[in-house]
Amino acid sequence: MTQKSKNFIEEIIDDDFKQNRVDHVLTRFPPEPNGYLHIGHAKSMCLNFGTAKKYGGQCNLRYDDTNPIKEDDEYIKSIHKDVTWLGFSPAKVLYASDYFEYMYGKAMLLVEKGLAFVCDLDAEQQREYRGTLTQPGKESPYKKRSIEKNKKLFLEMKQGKFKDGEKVLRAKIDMASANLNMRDPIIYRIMHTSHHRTGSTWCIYPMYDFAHPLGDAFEKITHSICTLEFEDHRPLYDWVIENCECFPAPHQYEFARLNLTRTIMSKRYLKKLVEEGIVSGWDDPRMPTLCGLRRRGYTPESIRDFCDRIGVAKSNSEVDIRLLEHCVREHLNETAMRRMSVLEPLKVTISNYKGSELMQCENMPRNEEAGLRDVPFSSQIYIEQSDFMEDPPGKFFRLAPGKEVRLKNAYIIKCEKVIKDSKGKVTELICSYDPGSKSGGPTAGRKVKGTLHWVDAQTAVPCEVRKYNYLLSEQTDGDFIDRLNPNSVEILPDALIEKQGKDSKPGQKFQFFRQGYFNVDNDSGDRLIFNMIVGLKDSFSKTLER
RNA sequence: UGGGGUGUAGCCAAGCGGUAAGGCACGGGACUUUGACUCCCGCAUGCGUAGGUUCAAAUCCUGCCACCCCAGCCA
Repeated sequence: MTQKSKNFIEEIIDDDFKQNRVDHVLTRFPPEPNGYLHIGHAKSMCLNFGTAKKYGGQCNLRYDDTNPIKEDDEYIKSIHKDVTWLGFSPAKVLYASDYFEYMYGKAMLLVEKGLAFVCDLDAEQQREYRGTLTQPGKESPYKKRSIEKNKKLFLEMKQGKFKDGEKVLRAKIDMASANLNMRDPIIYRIMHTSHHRTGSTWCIYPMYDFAHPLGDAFEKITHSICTLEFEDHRPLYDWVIENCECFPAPHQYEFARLNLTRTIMSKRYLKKLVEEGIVSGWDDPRMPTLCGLRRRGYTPESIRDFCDRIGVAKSNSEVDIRLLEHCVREHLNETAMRRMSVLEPLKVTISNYKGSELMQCENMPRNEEAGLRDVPFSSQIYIEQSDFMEDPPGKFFRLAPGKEVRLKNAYIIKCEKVIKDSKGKVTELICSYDPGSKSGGPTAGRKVKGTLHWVDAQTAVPCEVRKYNYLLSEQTDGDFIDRLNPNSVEILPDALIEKQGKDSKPGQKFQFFRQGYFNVDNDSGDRLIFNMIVGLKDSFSKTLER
């Protein structure tokens, strides 16, 4: 079989080994703890953890907590849980805030080398002095301050002698650079804000562009992989590494972030959905967050497989969400136990059947080791309302007056009579069965056009099914709240599952015939709650449309 | 009209001078105690575009076009 081709990051690493630039691989996954991880982060994790593992190296989990006003412990807990759930083990769990002292020292080194200065310009002035995309910026009048003066002022910044915004520390690079990031970027700002880990120890905090390369250097990261929008920052990354005298130098590589069709991926919007109560929380099953997908029934394996299949490149792209859905279906099809359930019950009485018996059903087709289970059967059963039509179109393979159909793992039945209520709604079917048509029986070989799933009325267990057709959708250009698909949640409180389902444990996966794959969410007494993952393709409805 | 990136099928994506991998989606067929699953078959004379170099170009060169990112004391 042809081996999966290498992505461009792997080719870079191969080359690094070949040229003796590295003798091992150490990467890092650096989320800012200001929100929950989503499927886009999964791609980053698969890349960072996955690449390191391929080369026998390791990957650190580093919380990029350099801006205390946006960050919170709640997020750190959730991130740790999600990373673990996805199946990754960080070599170390670290915090950018652990390096504040180190970073301060490096900043002071820049000051002493005459490569950084304290600037008194306020935010608005900074913007004016920065210039525009087409025009160079102007030098700050404070750029000429002496090294001694800068050392004193930077120390005083640290000591809390100034108010927020009063002063910043800037790198001396080039105000005329075509790359705006190089126009004497701010590397430290004053924030009299309590940090979730360092408390009030610091009132100055490093900017991302300064903190990130130093964090990488401190951890001796070999390959620092980030998303495309940081390409313009790479020259600054390298400038910091060189001028702060960090060896060996880490290097930054960029890849395209994940976009999914019909899916909101912006952390800002996801946060708004949660805060405004439009969804029940970060783990609402409609959310593209990892905890949302988890609740929805996705398996870690399927998400990792998805990330593997979409590849890693530098072109902006939008992956069809159906590929993600394909990945869960494929994994669940291999691992899920088979059960029968009826979402919208229609009672069927088999008039000539007496007593009851146990039907032998496979737990997992194509997996002999999974064995068999016994399913109760009697004269009273339920089938799906949609599996009966009084006046069916030509290609309807299911039950209709006078027609025969096979009950999965049981007998062939024939619809003899239809009972309706006063409004004309079908409430019950009276059927007859063929006693020899059970598996092994004399007429078992008879071919009938349809096979239906069913549950025994006496023993069936009620369950609640939550059906999620779509993630938060992004198909209109109106206000983002309108992008919620109104049909995305369906509660079906009448649903019934065959008795054996009662032994289900949270996290256990099932495939229910024709209805889709389910994951047991929690088990509250007799009432089981399932999350439906992805509906099976129902070509029946397509047939009717033609 | 500055700089940095990217253009291969409906959607991803390999390809690195020798004649367009693979997956998803889609279409057709076989099988089936579900129409699912599984299994077959089909799906770019074409690689943003126009030229050039070459026996040979998606791959090299030149021009043009389109889209994305950058003017936070966010990351």
